[in-house]
Amino acid sequence: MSTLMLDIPTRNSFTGPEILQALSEALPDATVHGPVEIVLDVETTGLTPWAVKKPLTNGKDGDATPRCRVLSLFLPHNGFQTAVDLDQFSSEQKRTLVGMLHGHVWVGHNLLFDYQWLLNLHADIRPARIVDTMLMATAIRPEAVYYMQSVIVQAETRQPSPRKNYAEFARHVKDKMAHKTRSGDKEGGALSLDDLALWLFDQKLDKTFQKPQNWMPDYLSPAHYDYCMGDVDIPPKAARALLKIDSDTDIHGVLDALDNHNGGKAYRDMEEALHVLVRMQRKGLYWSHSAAAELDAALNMAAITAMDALEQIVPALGAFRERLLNPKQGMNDALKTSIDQAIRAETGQGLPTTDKGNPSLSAKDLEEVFPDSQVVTALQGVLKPVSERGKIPQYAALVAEDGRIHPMTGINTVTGRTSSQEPNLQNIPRDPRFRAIFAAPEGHKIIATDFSSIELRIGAALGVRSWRMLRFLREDNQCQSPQRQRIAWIVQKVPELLPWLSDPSEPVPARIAEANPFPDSKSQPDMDTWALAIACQLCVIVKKIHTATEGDEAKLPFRLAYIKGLDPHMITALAMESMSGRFELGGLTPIAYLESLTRDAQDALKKTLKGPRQAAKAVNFGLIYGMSAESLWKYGRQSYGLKWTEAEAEAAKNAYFELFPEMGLWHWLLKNAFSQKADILNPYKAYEVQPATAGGKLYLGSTLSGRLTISSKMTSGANYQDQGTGAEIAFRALRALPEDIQSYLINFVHDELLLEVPEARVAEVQALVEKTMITAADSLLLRYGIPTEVETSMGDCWVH
DNA sequence: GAACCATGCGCC
DNA sequence: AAAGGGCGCATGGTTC
Repeated sequence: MSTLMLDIPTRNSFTGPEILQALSEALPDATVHGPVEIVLDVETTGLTPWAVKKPLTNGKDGDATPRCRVLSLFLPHNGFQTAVDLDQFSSEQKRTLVGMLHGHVWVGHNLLFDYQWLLNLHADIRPARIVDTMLMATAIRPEAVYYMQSVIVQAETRQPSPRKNYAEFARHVKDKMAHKTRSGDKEGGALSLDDLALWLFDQKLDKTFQKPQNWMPDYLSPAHYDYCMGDVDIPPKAARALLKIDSDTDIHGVLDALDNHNGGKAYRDMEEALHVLVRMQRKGLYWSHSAAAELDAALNMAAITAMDALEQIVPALGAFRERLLNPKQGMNDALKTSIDQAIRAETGQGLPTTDKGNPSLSAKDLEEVFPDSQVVTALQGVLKPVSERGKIPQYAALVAEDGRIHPMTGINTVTGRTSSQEPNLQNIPRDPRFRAIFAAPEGHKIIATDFSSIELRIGAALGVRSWRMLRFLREDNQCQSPQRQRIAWIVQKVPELLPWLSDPSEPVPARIAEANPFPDSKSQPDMDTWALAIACQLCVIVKKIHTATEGDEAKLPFRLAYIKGLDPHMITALAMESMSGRFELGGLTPIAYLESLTRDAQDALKKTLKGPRQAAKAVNFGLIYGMSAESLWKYGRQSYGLKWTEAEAEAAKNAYFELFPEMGLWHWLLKNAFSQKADILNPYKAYEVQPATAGGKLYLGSTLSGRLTISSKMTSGANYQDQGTGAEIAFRALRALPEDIQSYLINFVHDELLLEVPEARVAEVQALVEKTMITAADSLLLRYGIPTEVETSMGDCWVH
């Protein structure tokens, strides 16, 4: 950059308050003339307006005060565009500027980010609609990342890609699939604008001034300006491309296409939820310094006591006393070596290893391998309180001047769920002393209402839906549905399958019944054997369902359990216990048995079968997404403290699918009817291509609102449908709350709403929140006969 | 010093 | 060969 450019005014420069007049002419008042399309983007000095992160001392000068430095605007309807340096504006001028955006249609990528900053300059604005290309990619084009993978496979196995930016493109996609995280921005999750530009337009975005420090200096150069204006046309172009509509479609056409898309309902829920989430962030969550200090002292005391005990057992670790007690310090190699030696001396056995072959010191691994080790127990006694204690200052550092914490909660995951940043308030330890730090100010209470085991209920609904889908496949006489075409080869090789499916009360045809449902793939079975095996799996499942329901959908067991208001964990526990011969059901099914008991007797049984019920929880939560028996065994040990054998875990898995055969049907359909061959990256080795010819496969599905889901792993494929539906239900609840109740929201944890409510309104608000949440869930689950329950806890602090 | 990787752990 | 999912964020260690 030459100094000449500094002296000569150019068109490539930021505008100041003088732009207000021209802008008011270019941008009609929405309330008078109706909304127009505004493409917007902000450049800021931090993640949120409440950012208190220390600026990096990299020699760059400038003011690190968290602020919105630049607002870039582009009006496609008349071509007006500019980038505004907000440092030249007074607060009042900023307010005027931002106020002009009110009531229009905002277009951009990840607009929640921009929205929070604009709201900070003018708290009363609200766009008429939000066309967010990040949400659109999630809601209507989930196949995008797999389409990108097919480009890579094509280029690496058949012919080089003609794409100019192929190398950049391939690296992006591979990193994303490897879930690599770079400090700062994440590679996983929803698609970035970079991803979209590379995919849709083979265009590499300029990242020169991406970082917050670039927006701190007094002087912003023409290069800064070019950076701002360079990509301003990408979101509007991408919005049309994602919808596969003409690039010159006007904004009304865009909204129409979006609303009529099969992911349109989910998109609307997300869009409306953004308004609520961004205002929730503004309100923030109150932080009690006294409760924090109390917990800090208690944990410190516990840590010191535990350290004394540890030193008694392993004197050598005394050398690390300071490090072990310091939350700011983790384990270094020297400490790891000493711990290894101590455990080796005690047990004669070395440490377990991590995936990469390094010695593992994770609590779970150590408890798994050395269940009786005193050294391990004493060590964890120190590590746990110290690590918990270390979290306190991390949150405290983010308390803003108003005494509250303002994390950004955005919808930016592949499943359509939210995530929370700076700080993440969705992973606060459940220790009541920790939750107590998040308190209600004088005269208020905190209401926490959550859906009871909503993922399981959605699973039950997905089971019912699968049963209906099977009927549809069976009766698709023209054989035209894509699902039917995908299993046509089975139907052709096993012609007796379809006739039997239409009357499962008959015995399964002998050839199918006698087939091996799980042939050893090492023996390289031929296609006929595979077809017979898969048909056999289906017949076994359908037979179980028919036995349980006698053709009556309302008797599908998972659904029946919820209709009767029974505890699904107890049912699974009873099934497991009875299958192992430890419990006698007197010839009844677990559901019928439990139902035959009075409520009191059910509660008593819950106490008697406390252990099995714990195990059943692991089974219920683990198996809906296709966990293997071996993993279930480990999961049960590690997460529920189960002392069971691998064989028992396998038996539990069998009992589960015996009990809820519709869940097996869901998985069968996903594997066989809703999967298709595809050129992808190996989901277990992201840097390796896996063409369709080498087993590459995609698993398709949809959430209960009709939003398409896709994954290259069957397990994720199941999860996306369930977790994605959960997110949609929660968003519906958020958007349906009356505005005054929305303004009480202080946190959102996937299936839990937290509200800070004036004491006088507590009962009224609780009833309303509960009713709204149930209505939201009913809107997606009642079609499948699944009722919903919510639970509220309330107190002077976050109680849950 | 920044970026990257590996590891570990909190929550739903 | 491996096979519940989804997140954010800390420290330690290495490399550029």
